[in-house]
Amino acid sequence: MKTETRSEEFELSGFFSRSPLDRAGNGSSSLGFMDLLGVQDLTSHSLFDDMPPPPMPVILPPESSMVVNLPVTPNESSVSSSSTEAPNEQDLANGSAASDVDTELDKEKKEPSKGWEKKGQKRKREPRFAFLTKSGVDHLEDGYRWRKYGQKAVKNSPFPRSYYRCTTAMCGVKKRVERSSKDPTIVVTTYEGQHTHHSPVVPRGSNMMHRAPPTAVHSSSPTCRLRRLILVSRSISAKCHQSGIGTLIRRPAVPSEATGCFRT
DNA sequence: CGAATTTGACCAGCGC
DNA sequence: GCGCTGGTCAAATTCG
Repeated sequence: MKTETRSEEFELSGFFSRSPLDRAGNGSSSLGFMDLLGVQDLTSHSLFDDMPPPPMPVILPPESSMVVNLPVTPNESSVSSSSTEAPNEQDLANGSAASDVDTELDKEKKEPSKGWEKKGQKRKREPRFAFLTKSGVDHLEDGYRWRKYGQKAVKNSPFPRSYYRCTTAMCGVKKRVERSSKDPTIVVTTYEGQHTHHSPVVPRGSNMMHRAPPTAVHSSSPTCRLRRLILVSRSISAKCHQSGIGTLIRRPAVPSEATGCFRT
């Protein structure tokens, strides 16, 4: 039930913007994930300005991608400490949500966890963000180095889910990678946590040295960026939820396809 | 040879 | 209490 609820969220949010490159019908160039998410050319864009750690795959010819925040469902909150539960709209309005996030992040800094509290205590879960990418490869190169620590079969899906951890010391960021059972071309990458290092490392054997580091990464502290993104994305999600529609985010590159929502 | 991946076992939470 | 599931661990294996 937990899984079904979550995957349903993905389906509701499942819209894919078309990258300029894709619109041009060229899939051979190494257009990065950041390009797809609009981070590089959207440094002045309010929504993507504060994107969490920069996913920027360069391997594939990704056709499209989008980011959604994972709403904290009742199931989610049941396994999270109360301080990590999603704030309501009222909280967002009076700013208490920000302090909650701040508190949680500060706590994480003081006691970097393995994601689980000691025996007998509830597990602690950090805010998560899911990136939907239409891609031919499962593990999208995002500039960070990841170590795979597990793989599980996914219920109701022929595709396994892979678990990765950032290999940088003291950085407890994790991500899950799985394919949509309904559309195998869609890769769902869920990031959990916040990188404690600013500069993405260069993957071995890659030619990413020529890539300029994402502006957003260096523009403010990770904590600040995460908090702002949470507020923005949650607000959008909540508003769309209120009206019974899924979240839709499109790049503003094409004026006629500006940000909006779609009915599910 | 060190690092990364694979994979089965294990644990905790949840529903019944 | 039991079974199911998600998530993690760690030994074995593979890779560069």
